[in-house]
Amino acid sequence: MSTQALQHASTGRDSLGGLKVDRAGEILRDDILFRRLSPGTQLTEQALAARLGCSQGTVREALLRLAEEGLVERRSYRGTVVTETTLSEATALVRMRLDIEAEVARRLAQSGLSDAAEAIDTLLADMDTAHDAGDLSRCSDLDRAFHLGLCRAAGLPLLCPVLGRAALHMHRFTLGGVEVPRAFREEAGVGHEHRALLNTVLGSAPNAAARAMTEHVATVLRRWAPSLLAAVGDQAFDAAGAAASIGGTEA
Amino acid sequence: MSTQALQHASTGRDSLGGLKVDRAGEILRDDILFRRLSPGTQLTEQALAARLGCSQGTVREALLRLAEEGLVERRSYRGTVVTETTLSEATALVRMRLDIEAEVARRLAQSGLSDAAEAIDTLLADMDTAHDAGDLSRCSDLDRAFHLGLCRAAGLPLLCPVLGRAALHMHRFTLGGVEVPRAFREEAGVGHEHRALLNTVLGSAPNAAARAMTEHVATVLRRWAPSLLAAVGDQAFDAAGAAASIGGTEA
DNA sequence: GCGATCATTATTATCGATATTGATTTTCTG
DNA sequence: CAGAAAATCAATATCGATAATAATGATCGC
Repeated sequence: MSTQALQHASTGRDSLGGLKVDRAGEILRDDILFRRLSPGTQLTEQALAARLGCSQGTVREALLRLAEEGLVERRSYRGTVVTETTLSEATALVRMRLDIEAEVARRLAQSGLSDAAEAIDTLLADMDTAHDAGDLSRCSDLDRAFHLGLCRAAGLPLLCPVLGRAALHMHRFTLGGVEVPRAFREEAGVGHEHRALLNTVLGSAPNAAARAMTEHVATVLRRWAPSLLAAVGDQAFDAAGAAASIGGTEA
Repeated sequence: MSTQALQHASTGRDSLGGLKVDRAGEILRDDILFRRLSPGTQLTEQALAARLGCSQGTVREALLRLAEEGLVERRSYRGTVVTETTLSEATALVRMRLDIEAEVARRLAQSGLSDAAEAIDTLLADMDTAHDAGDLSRCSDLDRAFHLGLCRAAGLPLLCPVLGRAALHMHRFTLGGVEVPRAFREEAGVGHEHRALLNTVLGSAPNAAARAMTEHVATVLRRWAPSLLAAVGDQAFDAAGAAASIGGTEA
């Protein structure tokens, strides 16, 4: 587990807003994603508070959020445990993600980024920085933020929570897995790759954009978690690339 | 707004587990669903604490949860406001719900309720009780619990958060609306209606089951929020009833 | 010896007080 | 009088201590 303590606000690496509870949540989320805390581990609020250098209540709030994300399970008066991940759950989430991302791509192909362009650019720049610094954890954060940003820009804010959850658990599977050597993993998922994806999506017809997006997901999985890619199955990618299925037509 | 205070645990109407934070959350959720707290209302933790008879921290946790559900928006250091609802958002959520519920029905038609049958029965019985007692709020809770239970029983636990959110906001629209006189509303959504639905779903072929389910949603909307039904559009119901679109094949 | 009942323990859940923050208003200074 | 700096204010965010809870182990009557 990471052993850093929470400085008092303002100096935390990310979350420049500097709420202790956010920073605590990030550290714990990271520990779970990278399997420094493995499924089944018992967490006690007091112990975490001591480790993170904050009070029990702050830890508590962070755990509450992690529970909503599905990374831990809280049992009243009896502690918190890190949830298990199963291949079949991850598979289902990836399929859901494909459906959503395909629809996002289709919409972006038609209406463009509009006023989200600048924010997305910033994200991509940060991604380059994080990659240069070898900060895989931050790359993961930014990757999720990127895809969520696209989803919002595509006028599907209501799907963001779903997409976020899917992406989070997919990262949990890929980052925590042991299928791919660490050094190689650090080469992946960088800014320029996402920039290329974005250009393709914005410059193609809707269905071509959808295919580019699903191909992006496939590429990532092929590189980081081949077994998950196999479990998802090719036909899920094809289906998602083919026709609209989600939520109709409005913003 | 409801003015009840939190007794100390154990005596709360529902949530027999009796955590104050749960009870506080229920009261606030109810106030928002029934529009006793209208969109845009500013909430302050201290004031709510005084009203609910608990401490600021407890209110805080409850608000945190409501924020995850999308009923309020929290702004760091600057208070919490009740979110706005728009017809277009509700429309999108209903469409999403139709897709999910149709898939749930299809699966239940094939594999049955398995071991969830007993729990579902209990829910339906509670629904009758609540209806006889004229407790519309509890009927709403139980209705959501029923549909979530089916979703889980159908082997789609990962869609539960999505479905829950969709159902919640749909209830917000119907319960808070003024399209239908109160007395009439209280006649709706009762246990025997859900029992009939369940029997039809379990005793039909997959696609017929899906149509029965979407028709159920349509009926509810027709009765409680005709304008929302119109905004969703018939073709969304037909499409959801037609072919599987969600998440593939696994549990 | 044996089951029921009562302490013990580990942990969460709640509280009341204090620190921090962002916005607003006031005060100073040129 | 305008504009910056300082004081104030209304809120959240955090803390440390205490109460409530569920599980476990000890005790007692028989």
